[in-house]
Amino acid sequence: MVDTAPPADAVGTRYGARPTMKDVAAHAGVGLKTVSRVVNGEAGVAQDTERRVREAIAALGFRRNDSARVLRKGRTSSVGLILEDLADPFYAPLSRAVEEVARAHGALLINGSSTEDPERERELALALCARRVDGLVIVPASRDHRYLEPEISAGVATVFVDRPPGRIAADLVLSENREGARAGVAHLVAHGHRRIGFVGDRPHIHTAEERLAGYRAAMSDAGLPVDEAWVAPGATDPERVRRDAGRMLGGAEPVTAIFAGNNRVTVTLVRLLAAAEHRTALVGFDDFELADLLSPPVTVVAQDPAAMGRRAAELLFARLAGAGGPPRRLSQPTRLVPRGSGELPPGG
Amino acid sequence: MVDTAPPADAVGTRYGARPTMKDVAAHAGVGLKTVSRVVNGEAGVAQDTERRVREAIAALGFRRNDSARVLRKGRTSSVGLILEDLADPFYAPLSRAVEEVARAHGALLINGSSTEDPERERELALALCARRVDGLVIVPASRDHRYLEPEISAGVATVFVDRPPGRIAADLVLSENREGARAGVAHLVAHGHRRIGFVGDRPHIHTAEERLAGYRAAMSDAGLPVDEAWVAPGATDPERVRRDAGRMLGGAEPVTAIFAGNNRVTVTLVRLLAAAEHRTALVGFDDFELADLLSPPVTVVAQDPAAMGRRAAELLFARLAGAGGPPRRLSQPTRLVPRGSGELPPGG
DNA sequence: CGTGGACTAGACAACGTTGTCAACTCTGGG
DNA sequence: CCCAGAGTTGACAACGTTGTCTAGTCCACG
Repeated sequence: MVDTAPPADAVGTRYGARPTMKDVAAHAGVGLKTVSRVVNGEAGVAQDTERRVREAIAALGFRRNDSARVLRKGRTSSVGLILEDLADPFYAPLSRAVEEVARAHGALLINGSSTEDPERERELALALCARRVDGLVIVPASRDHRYLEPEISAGVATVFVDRPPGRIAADLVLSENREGARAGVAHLVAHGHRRIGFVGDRPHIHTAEERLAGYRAAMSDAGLPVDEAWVAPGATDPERVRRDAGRMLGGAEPVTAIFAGNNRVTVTLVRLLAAAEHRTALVGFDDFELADLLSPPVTVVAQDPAAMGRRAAELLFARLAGAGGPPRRLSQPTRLVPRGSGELPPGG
Repeated sequence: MVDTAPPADAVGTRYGARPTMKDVAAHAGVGLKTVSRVVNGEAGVAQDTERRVREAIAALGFRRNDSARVLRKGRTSSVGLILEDLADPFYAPLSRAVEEVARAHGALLINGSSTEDPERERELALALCARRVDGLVIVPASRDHRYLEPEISAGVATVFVDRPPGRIAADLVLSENREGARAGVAHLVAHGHRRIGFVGDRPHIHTAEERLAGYRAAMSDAGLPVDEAWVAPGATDPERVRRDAGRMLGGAEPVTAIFAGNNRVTVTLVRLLAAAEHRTALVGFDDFELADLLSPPVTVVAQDPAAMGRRAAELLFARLAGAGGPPRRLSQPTRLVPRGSGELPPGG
């Protein structure tokens, strides 16, 4: 069979050798700049010349080397995204939204996961800057972003999402964490609960701190005391959540409802409560797939990660397009989604 | 407040101007090449000289321009990943695994979502090649990858995952789709089902085709006839799944069990069956979070997307390290996870 | 037939880095 | 006092592209 044989022409395409514009020019019998013009669709090339150049390009399998182009032009048409974990169901849509906006602006997206490690965030950010990304979208793991100062003043547009930057001023897109948590806890109060627990993320994380503040605000709004035994601002690993929640649910005056500070905590609590004797009310921060199919369906305070990613990316490209002015701070509302678990009465 | 003022030193760091090695050299009073040596940790620089260079680097906020470096060296230390949708819970861990392997090899990951559009896959792949990524990991949307021939022969290592490439030979990592589906359907047969439906993805997708073949094989193994009314190799959009499954479940001889061809179909069926009168057995291809918390908990044939990503990336870096030989084809086993829905008896 | 303008084309420098190579400064041994 | 050799250092070209500038060709018009 003839057509399964390797292509026999291979005019100058030895393995590993990439044809350059110079090669194309030689093959087509024209000057280097003419090839450049054809490749970039610039005007001023005669039809016949253009045809010859295109044939040479096809024959050699030429593809423009964007590294050289970038070096010459100064812009890479790529942006970087650094977040905690690309595989986290909360961040995946955010990443996807940034990608879509980038694509609409003709840019590629390079992303990296910081795994909540400040040093890794820094390494990634600087590596991306060395690649000369035009801009950065960052979900911070670090508490100090002064390392970005030279980059920002060199013109790298930078937008922070989900958590504020540390020790520098920059554009920012946040969820209304405090208000969301407050509404979620108020919802439990409205359904008759007076002893409400809070299980959240490590307190040095901004969102966790805000949500805890929202919890306290709602309790205070309702004139309810907070027993510190009801508050577990610990880690989110399942073991610890089980232990902390178990403590709240035992004892003489157990909580009748729990507010979960993020989706991982919520899921762990769903498992725990499903196995428990009493029906404890539950409201979780963050929506998650299938929440409506659990029994009882889980009431949540939903964020909109795709909208956050989209707005952050739009802010970024606005800056790249030359938008000036002081750092902007956008706030993305949350939405209470009652599904059942948050409407259980006390003493179920 | 003094410390909110912009940094006043700005030695040569005008906004938008990036210091180069030349600037650092001038600032430190040394030659250009000496700066290069320090930046790259090469030997042969006197301690005192090195100190002066490092001070200049810090003072100017210099960061090496990797575009220029790439142009000179030919390798970018970055790899590309193209998949259908980064936010899909099946692909997110795959992407994450590729990232981890890339990181271990000092490479950055650039990813793009093809959204199942062949033309977009092609655009993305070529854009990545123009950036001169060292290698590509691709979950194909296209059926014809001959467009990659010049790239591959120019030395871009290429590995396909989840689905085979079209019309070219290349390294490949697949799940055992056929065997997995066969085992899942056999599991239903072993629990007494004789009329089993299949709802799967569009048949031009390789995995969908294989899973359907596995379904037919299992039925044939058991000596069971397949009524074509039980087979719905349609789209995966919820409307169509509901319609097709509804048809199988109505009529004179309704199916007593359904095998779902992927996670999106499974979730739609869970919703449908939860609202139905009879309890229909269900086994789904692909695991998903919270499957164990539904009622009944969902029995699945689990793939291991992280392992697939890891193995694909390892194959890629092995090629980049010089591994020769013909294209390799790796197979990743699936695992049947009985949880309840697949063990329901017929006629529930 | 001369001239101006439109159109086409290519020579050349520059982008910021790294590899090559030559040159310089010491040191110590003969 | 000379020289070999080690230890430093920098000049220069090259990577592949694009911006600038000059020059040639052709046609219409006076």
